[in-house]
Amino acid sequence: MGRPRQFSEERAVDAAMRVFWSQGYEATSTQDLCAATGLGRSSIYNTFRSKHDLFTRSLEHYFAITSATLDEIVASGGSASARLRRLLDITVEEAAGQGRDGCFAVNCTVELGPRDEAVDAMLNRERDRRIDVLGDLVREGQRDGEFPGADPLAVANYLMSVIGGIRISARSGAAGPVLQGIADVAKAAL
Amino acid sequence: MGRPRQFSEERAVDAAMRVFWSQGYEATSTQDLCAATGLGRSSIYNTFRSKHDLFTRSLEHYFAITSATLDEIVASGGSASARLRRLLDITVEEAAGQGRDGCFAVNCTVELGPRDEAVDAMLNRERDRRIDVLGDLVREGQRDGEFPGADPLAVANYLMSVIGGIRISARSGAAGPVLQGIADVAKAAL
DNA sequence: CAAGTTTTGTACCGATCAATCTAAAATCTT
DNA sequence: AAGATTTTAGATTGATCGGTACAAAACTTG
Repeated sequence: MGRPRQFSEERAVDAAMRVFWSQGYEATSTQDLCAATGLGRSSIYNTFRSKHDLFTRSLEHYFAITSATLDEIVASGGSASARLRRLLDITVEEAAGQGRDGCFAVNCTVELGPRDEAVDAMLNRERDRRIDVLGDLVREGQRDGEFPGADPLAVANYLMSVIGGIRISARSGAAGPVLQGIADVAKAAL
Repeated sequence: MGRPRQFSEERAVDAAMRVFWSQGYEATSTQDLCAATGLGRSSIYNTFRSKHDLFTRSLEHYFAITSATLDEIVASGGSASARLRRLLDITVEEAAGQGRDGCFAVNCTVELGPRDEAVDAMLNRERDRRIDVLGDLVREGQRDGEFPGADPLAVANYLMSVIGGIRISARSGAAGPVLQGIADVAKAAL
């Protein structure tokens, strides 16, 4: 009896991520995970240690996907402030396209951050990483005369907050134009 | 056997609200609610129809408390933009004081908004009410020459987003000074 | 094609979930 | 103080939770 892995582990993690993302951790049962991945209980528990382990892998997977987007924007052309504005526009675009799922990281922060050490550590690490990247971009702009007198870290935290706020608005059902309006006002502070 | 209500219904709702606020809906068991309210199962189910009913009452209670704060700020003195800046400062102050609990409404939006119609309707109603109040304040400022050329609704949505973002940052563990920095940058857009 | 290895479906585990029931205890009314 | 009424505590319900055990099924390797 037996055969080498018949399913893609990454595909399973991706499917699990979408369920956790949309429903949250507690509200997602192992049954839901079986249905979403198309796998049986045994296969899941044979591949992943626990529901929690599958969850942290899902979150890692999410970070891997979304980090790429941020890095691309930061590495793209134009002035620093132009790139930050573009970051906001792309955030709006993505949020509008994902309907009411919002942001997986934000959802995790709200649901699990305060009571799950492992998840909290992952979220903090990723947030710090992004704050670093954004802060560096602000400093780069300041060398070109942009953001005069601003505290780079404060601007970075502001951007993370606005992005989080936009994604909450999306999860609360706001339509694309509303989100774009928020982003446009937010740009005035840059 | 029997006696008229020995406990304050409002006190029970208030205690329940704090547990739901801190732990979320799914992660809060009826045991937790008994412990927090100091009541027995029977008393809770005799007074409230269900866990869900107690939850919606908790959310109503939260709205009643927090609406007062917003109304006070809007009704206070100074220019419209000064009042909006004060709104941000008070948001920071409260968020910093409440540790990692964040905002109950934001937590509910993330956890239950997309999959609980009753909660979603309550959240939407309250948000629309606040958008109205903030939009009116912006229009009032525009009559005095403030916020030239701005869309009052967009500014109101921006403020709600920033406030939400600040509260998420608070739930993710950000300290008071960080939150204040966010608010200060956000003011530049007003 | 057959031996060997892994995956799979399914039944099952104790624990816990929200919610109910019942009867005793506590208060109010008279 | 006695009777009526309501609240209380505690046991219990069926359902579902995450996780495991086991044996049949499926695939790889020789």
